[in-house]
Amino acid sequence: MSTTSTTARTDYEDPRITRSRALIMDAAARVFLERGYPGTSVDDIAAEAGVSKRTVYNVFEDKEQLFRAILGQAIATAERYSLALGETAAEADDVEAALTTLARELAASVLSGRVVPLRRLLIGEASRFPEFAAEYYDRAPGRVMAAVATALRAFGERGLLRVDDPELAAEHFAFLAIGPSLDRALFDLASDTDTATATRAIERAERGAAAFLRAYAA
Amino acid sequence: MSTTSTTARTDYEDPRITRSRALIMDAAARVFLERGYPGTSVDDIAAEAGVSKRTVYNVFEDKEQLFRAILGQAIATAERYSLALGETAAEADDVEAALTTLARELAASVLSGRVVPLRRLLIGEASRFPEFAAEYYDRAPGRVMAAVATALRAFGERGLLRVDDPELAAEHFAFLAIGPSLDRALFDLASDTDTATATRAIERAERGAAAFLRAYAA
DNA sequence: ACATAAGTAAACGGATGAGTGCAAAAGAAT
DNA sequence: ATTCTTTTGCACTCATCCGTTTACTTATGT
Repeated sequence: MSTTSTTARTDYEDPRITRSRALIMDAAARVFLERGYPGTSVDDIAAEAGVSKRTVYNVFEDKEQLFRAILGQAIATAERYSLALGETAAEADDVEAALTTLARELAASVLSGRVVPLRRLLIGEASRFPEFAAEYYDRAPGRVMAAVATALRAFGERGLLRVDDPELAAEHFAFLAIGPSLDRALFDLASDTDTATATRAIERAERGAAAFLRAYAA
Repeated sequence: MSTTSTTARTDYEDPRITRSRALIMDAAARVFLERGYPGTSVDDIAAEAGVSKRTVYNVFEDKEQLFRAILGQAIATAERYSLALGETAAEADDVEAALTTLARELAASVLSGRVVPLRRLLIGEASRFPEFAAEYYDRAPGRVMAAVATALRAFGERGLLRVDDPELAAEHFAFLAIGPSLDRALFDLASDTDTATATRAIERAERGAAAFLRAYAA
């Protein structure tokens, strides 16, 4: 399994393998996210990566392991983005400004990038790979929700909002801000690259934040 | 294309074909909704329907036409359910009771039945059949949203709520009521048959309606 | 009862896809 | 320069799947 050499250098890898893996994962992410697991052939991936099919099987066990690697990577990336969100919000004094900004950031980060295609893929493949769907939900939206709940609890304790149940309040905030935009985006492929959709989403996020502030005003 | 007989009876169909079509569509709906379009073989459908594969091709042009028929039927059903929702709400005098009931009904109808599996299928196959995803969105959630908006506008005009933008308010209401539950359900197959999930969803719907009432109180 | 239409089972053709084997070419490390 | 590893291209096996054909049986309507 590990590299066999004259001296045991466990952390070494031939740069060609490293390069191949990067090319393949990049291509596989694109193709899988667009066409799903059964809709994508290994030949497709190899062609997209500009690599021979044999090389794909040289780097990855089989198609399923490659798919799992892609999902794991995508989920890890989504988790990193999620953890960065909402960490700084809690210390502000101006609740309205803080939550409006947070709502805008939420909308921008969720409605751009690969979040929506990833959600489409996980949802569509949920029956084949239920573990990944569950893991994603815990580690990406779950983390966002937890961070928002923490911020809202802090505002509540400082008397700036009336928050009985921070977890529920966080859900209300998040879905007021991006629920409609996200739901529509899941069904509308064209929106992925449409910038007008993104600006409309940000506007809706602001108005959602305003509604939240009315509902949770101290 | 039409039935050729001694006399031109255009509306006649052999009862065996009617029966076969019903069996096949029933089976195809089950299998497609669970395994998706490329994940389902015509042999699977024939076996599930208890019918020979040849009969499938006797009733339907090919796999894609069968799939389109299933989606069309499912969307039409969803549309009927959607139209029935929120029609009676607007005339009530007790806004709080009316909206709480509406939220409960929304949660119950969306989180039970085949709505969630249908959404999963349409989202997962959106790249292959974008027209159906768009059509569904207009004709099912879109109709619900329009009905809710109408009801909210009526409440607003009677001074029972403060509603500037009925469409936006309807989105806020709907996503406060069922956004979190629906989003989670898309990723969690087990929830489809879990009754505890449904009761929790109804509770969340009630609390979402309460938040909406705070945000939109007159 | 009899002709017509539909259903069944099984096999088939053609295509595609997953995964392997192999010989030759190209790159990396010493 | 040489040795080891990876990549490549291609052919190949095996399975699956779509859609059709064939030969036969069963149901329907008059």
